[in-house]
Amino acid sequence: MTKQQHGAAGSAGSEPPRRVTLRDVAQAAGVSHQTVSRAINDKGEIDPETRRRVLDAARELRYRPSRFARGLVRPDTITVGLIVQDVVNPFYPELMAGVIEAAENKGWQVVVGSTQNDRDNELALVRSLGRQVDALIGFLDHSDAELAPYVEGVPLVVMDRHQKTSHGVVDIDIETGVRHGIQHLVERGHQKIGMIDCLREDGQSEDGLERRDCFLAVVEELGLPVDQTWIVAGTESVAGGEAGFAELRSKHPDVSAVFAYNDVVAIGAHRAARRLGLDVPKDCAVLGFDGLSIGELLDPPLTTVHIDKRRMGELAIDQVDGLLNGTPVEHALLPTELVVRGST
Amino acid sequence: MTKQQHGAAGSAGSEPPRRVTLRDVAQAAGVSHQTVSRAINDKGEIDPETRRRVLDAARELRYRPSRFARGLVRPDTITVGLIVQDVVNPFYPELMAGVIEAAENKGWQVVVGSTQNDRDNELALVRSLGRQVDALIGFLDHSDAELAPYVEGVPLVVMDRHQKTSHGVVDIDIETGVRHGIQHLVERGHQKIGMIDCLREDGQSEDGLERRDCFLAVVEELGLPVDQTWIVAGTESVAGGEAGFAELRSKHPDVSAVFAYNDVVAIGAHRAARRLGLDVPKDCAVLGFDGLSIGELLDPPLTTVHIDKRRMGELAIDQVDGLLNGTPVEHALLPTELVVRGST
DNA sequence: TTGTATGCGTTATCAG
DNA sequence: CTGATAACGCATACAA
Repeated sequence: MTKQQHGAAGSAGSEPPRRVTLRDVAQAAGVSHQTVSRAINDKGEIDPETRRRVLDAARELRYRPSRFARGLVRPDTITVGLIVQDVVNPFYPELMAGVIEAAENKGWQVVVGSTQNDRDNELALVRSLGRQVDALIGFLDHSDAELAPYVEGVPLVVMDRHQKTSHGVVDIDIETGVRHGIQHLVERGHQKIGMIDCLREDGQSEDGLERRDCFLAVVEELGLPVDQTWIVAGTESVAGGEAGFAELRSKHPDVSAVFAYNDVVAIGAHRAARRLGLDVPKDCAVLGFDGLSIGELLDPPLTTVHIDKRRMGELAIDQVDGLLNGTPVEHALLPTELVVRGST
Repeated sequence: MTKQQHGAAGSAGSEPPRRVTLRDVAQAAGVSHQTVSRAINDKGEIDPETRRRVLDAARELRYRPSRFARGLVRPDTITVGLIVQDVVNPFYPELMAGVIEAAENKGWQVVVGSTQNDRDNELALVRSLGRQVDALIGFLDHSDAELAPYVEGVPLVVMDRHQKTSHGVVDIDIETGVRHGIQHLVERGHQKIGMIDCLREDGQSEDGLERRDCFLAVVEELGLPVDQTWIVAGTESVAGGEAGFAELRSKHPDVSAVFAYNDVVAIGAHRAARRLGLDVPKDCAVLGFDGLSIGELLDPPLTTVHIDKRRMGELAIDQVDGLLNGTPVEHALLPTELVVRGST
């Protein structure tokens, strides 16, 4: 048994293939490790000839600088974690684009995690991701209190969170959005408006700022007949929207407009309506929320309360920036805008 | 001017707020930094009382372990970079989901970068991201040779790359997909088939494996009248598809079916057709490529050559795994499947 | 149970 | 132009 494979590519040894370091390159090139550092980092003070020799040796040995060692000495690269519920939910890509772009502009990096709508997964992610980044941005389903043990001091920005929180916040002005949406329906002559809501696993809607609560508040505010205002709830998906619409319509055939929890659900409602042979919007209007661009693909295209998701991502990065610099940042509140297309 | 703010939160000092380290916590708790390490990492050998005291001090000082120092000592957390052209392009989210999920299953992390379809940006990203990760997965527009100076030895997996390459590869079996698609059109009685292609900034389609080349090859193979086979090209977008369809249709009003570069473009063609008052598929059939789920939203829904993008992401992680472990991995080839919906 | 010493791979400082 | 030497913050034997 040989004492040491002497660094060769010998795959026989049970030794974990130790990392190639500056010193290895130095030895190979017959210089000090410091000189190698100079060559690698393109510092001026070095003989071109030496430089070339070192670089050759480095390539030969397949040397790669350790990001850890580098980060330790020069902690400049900032990494922020982004936790979403489901990358495939069309709400998120645009938001991610905003986050990523804003981050890249600052020279930051973004690592993305997905909870898959699994609450336990969410907690695990907050902890594990949080340990590997300088700050966290998250669409989180847990309360501050529940989150606390997992946060471990990471600067955190919670998205779309209406409850009081000690973290950074980018909130959405849902209330105004809903008001404009419902007002619009009323102006179109609708009085009997139903809502297709989405179930939360733990329905702890403490404050009145969720879509559903806003809806009820606005309905009352506008003096609509509350006894003719119905709410059903399903999963947050196209299928959920379809089921919700069917349920609503079967219980209350005279409903003339539905407000959906969001565009994905609205798309389901839209399809269900068409499938039942209804004319949208004449027989039943459909109003969405989020302003997804895929809403335009429907026929008729979906009227919706639009959110600038890209902007939302930028604001999140702003919040992170504030948290990281100790600059006190106010919670951001994102406005909404009614986009009337064809479905109402 | 005070000499030193003595570490307090005083924001007046010009000193860069030095990081809180283990030793700071140790001092505050009156123990050695080693004991702090034990407490933080939940090692057994420690007095519960001491532990609590240390943890309190840590929280008090807002101590956060340095991921760099940790990574240096125990390099276990693997991070892979994922470079896409544009997060908002609906092709990518599903793929990202695959990559992220597969990565999370291994306890790996994924940092996402977006080139915004900018070739320079791509090169910059390959370099900067590459330096911060253990491996790179990328939808890249540059050739191996162009990439070489920027790769700097990072294990790289190129996606949807048909040319020979020294890197890991996840390729798509476009040829078979196109054949099945066109065959299907022929079976439906179409003879005059146009294609809406997409421009590449540098049109160096060296081999015959791009969609366009496959299309031409298949057309010839099936003995279709080549002089009645037309190709137009536009941008890779819905608008590009609309423009492409209009151009194609105006030049050759008798085209009875169009094959689009991908679903996004197909959606544009679909809309343009409807807008021109054409019946899809009777007056003109539309065939897409990619199998995006939003194709189902169209009316009639889009027939398309489907790619399992999630699977594609998993395969990419497999390739990375191989590269990282030195296991020689074969290039992966992803099959395609014709999904006939309503538009043909 | 706790403290001391050492090394991880790099960059920065300061001699030579 | 180049080479020692000292951090950076943490974890891990080893000694107490």
